[in-house]
Amino acid sequence: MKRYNPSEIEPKWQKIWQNDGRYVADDADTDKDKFYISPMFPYPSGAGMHVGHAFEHAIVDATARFQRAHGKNVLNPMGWDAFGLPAENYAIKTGTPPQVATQQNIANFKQQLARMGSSIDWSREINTTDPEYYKWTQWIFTKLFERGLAYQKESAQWWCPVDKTVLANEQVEGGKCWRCDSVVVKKSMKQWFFKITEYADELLEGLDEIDWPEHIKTAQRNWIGKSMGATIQFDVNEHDEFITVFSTRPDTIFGATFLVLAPEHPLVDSIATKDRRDVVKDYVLAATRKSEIERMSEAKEKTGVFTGAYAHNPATGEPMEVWVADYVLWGYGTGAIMAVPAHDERDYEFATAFDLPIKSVIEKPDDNPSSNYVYSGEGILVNSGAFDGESSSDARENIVAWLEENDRGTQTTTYKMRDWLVSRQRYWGAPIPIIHCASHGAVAVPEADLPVVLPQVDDYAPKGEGGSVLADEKTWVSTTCPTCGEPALRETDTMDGYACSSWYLLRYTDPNNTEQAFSSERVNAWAPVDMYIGGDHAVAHLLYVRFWTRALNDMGLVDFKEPVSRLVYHGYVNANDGTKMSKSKGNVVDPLEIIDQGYGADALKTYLLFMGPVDDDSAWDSNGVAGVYRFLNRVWTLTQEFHNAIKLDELPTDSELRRLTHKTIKRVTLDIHRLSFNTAIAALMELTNDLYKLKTDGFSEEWRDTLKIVSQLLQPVAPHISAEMWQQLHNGDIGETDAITMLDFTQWPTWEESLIQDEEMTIIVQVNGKLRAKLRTPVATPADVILQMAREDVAVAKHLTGEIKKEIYIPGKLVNIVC
RNA sequence: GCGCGGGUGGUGGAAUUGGUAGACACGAGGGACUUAAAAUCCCUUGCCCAUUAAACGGCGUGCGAGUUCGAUUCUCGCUCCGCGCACCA
Repeated sequence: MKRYNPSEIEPKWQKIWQNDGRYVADDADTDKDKFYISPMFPYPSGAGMHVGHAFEHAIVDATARFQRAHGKNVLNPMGWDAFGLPAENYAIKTGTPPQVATQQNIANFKQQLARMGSSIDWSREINTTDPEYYKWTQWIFTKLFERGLAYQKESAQWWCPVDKTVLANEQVEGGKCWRCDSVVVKKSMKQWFFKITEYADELLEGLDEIDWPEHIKTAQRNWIGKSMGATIQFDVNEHDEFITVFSTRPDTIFGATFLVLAPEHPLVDSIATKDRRDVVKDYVLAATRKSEIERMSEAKEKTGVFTGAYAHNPATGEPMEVWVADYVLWGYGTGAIMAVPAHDERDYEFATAFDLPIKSVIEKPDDNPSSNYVYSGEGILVNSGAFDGESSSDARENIVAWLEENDRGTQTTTYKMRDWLVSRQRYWGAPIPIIHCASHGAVAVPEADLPVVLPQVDDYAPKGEGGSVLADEKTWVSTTCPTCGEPALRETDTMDGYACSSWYLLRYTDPNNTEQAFSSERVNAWAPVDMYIGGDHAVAHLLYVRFWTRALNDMGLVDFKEPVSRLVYHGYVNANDGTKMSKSKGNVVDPLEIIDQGYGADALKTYLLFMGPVDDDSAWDSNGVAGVYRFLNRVWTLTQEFHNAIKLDELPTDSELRRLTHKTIKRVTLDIHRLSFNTAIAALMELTNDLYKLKTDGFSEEWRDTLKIVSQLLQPVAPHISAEMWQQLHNGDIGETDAITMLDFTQWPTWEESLIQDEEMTIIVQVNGKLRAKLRTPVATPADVILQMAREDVAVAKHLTGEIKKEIYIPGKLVNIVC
């Protein structure tokens, strides 16, 4: 009897999969429905794949194989998000050019993936650092530039002093750099931006149309942060100036008792009275010198100073002190607020700290249990002149209308989202395709001159003063203006790596096109992605890719607005103790190690999918791999026993065998369909356990069908053992290639509902909702007979203490007797 | 603080629209096979009570209430954990 030996069979099938191009997606095949699936392409780090990658690929591969077996034309591509800091920092340390290290890392990843037995279409491999790829990233940049969606602006931005580059808001996590965890600072520089804010509303509305996890949608909604409200003008007394504030609660304007400006607000300087000028200056200086992180951590302590200036409330006509305080942020709204201490927690805190007037204008509803002094909810207006008695929502409209009539304000919408800062002062990225000309300003590099190839340099270390090392490449930098031909200089900043990953899903559909980024025909045929799988980037990448797609749609290059129809967001694979795997703790599990221990790729993938639901975090348990290996071994042994046994024509247990088989087809099919791999695998384990009981009666020919179906059902998660079994079950009459072609593309087994039905049913009998007995009766037993049986059952009768008040019968399932 | 998830045995986790709680697996215990071990196969395994033998016993899905014949599932309140955002006006 042949033993189950993954280290023997797995390389054999992997070789065939790799060599015969069977997983190359057919662009011309329009008979089949397409199914486009992709993982979030990885950064090819020097550390190689870890089990988290393996988990992701197990999900992708199982789904791809499942869909392929359902007759879909499957596109399952792979690529490398290869620009980025680790390779560059490695270059600074060792002198190895990032180009070289990246190639090595990719080769390593590919080797690892091959050993996982993935059904990837390698003919579409993408590498963002390949000039043939970033040529088109640059081309899209120039298109965005033409439309005003890429622009340059001098402004204060997040700067990482360690990585010596600016960062996008999305790359600052809790005031720290997402890459190196150092505290970031604000620095004023001229930078390139993508105008994502122009798409704020569209990006918000588009969320309603896509099948993405709710928490991701919520994260994006919060990030975009749309608020409806009003901008209101307050005249400053004795000045020809007014202060514009933004408020979501114009209904509380009668309760606005003072104004607060952000320290960066330009009016602070001009309106401060002589006697207050020094105090104000000191405060502003101190506030702006404080890092954002300090301002955040000191959040609870309100500080501020009076400017000496007064404004007045347009609604009440009453005077209002104008203060400066750092709890008002310059970056949001207008950088100034009307303070309504009675109905806003922060304003209340500030008012009590500095003894400013508090005036209640919204009546707290009687049923509101909050005992706070501040009531920030909605209610009925009081102390609000003509608006008394109106509800907050009515008053909001009416007060804004009144402000508009009197030129004192307008309805306004604001967003928290800022434009996407894309320039980076680092080497290892796609050069921004812009030429700066003395007479024409920033000019896009014409398509014919693309790509702007990243030059080889000697020293990769960033200089730190606002430019990348490319600035030192004098011959590269000096060029001529595409418009006038005069000497001009190249832009030396590179693009954020997120730019490169914002359109790769589109490039996969036409990856070798040298004339275009992609042909419309191809991209519209394959995209949008039917299933996109990842476990990272809730906002950044997943927002950017939506933004670019919408911009490309507006350019007429793609005819869809959302790039990803369905997003599957998987959990993390944690270490045994539930904590994150990390190099420093030495608890990182290497997938190859598991394979090499003899468990094989099939057991590894099956285990990863068996651990729990795909969207849950899970804890790695090496005993679990052993358990799944044991299961595969049992399936294997069963096949061998069948193969060697003398088959009987027929067995009395055949109908039971058929019933179990069809029941399992149904369960596995529906489970994989809803990505519930863990229960699908459990169903196959149950069937296997049942088969071990049935086999004591011997094997009939009927078993061949069952075992073939088992290998088909197992194929998505454990493709190697399935292929081997499949071939064997054809008595070796077919070759390897035919065997897997059959397995890959043969129609997925279907179940017959009639075969699943048992002749008997189990009726649960409850008394007062408590289980007291189970009845086995023929399926057709009428209700009154069942009720009779239920009442007469010994275990039930014992609990029927009083008069029967009610009897509930759910046909075929349950009886509940109430007494 | 706000938003989003979640709390089920020793562990990971099952449980279509409310209808047998704990599938499947790990771990643990016992047995078979073996000179022995590994591997394999079989049995037991939520807790408590009872036990010479015997379940037709009680409790049980974070806590407390509610709706219902019936709640892990629905409603309300509380609590704890995880994640995201965070002085966003």
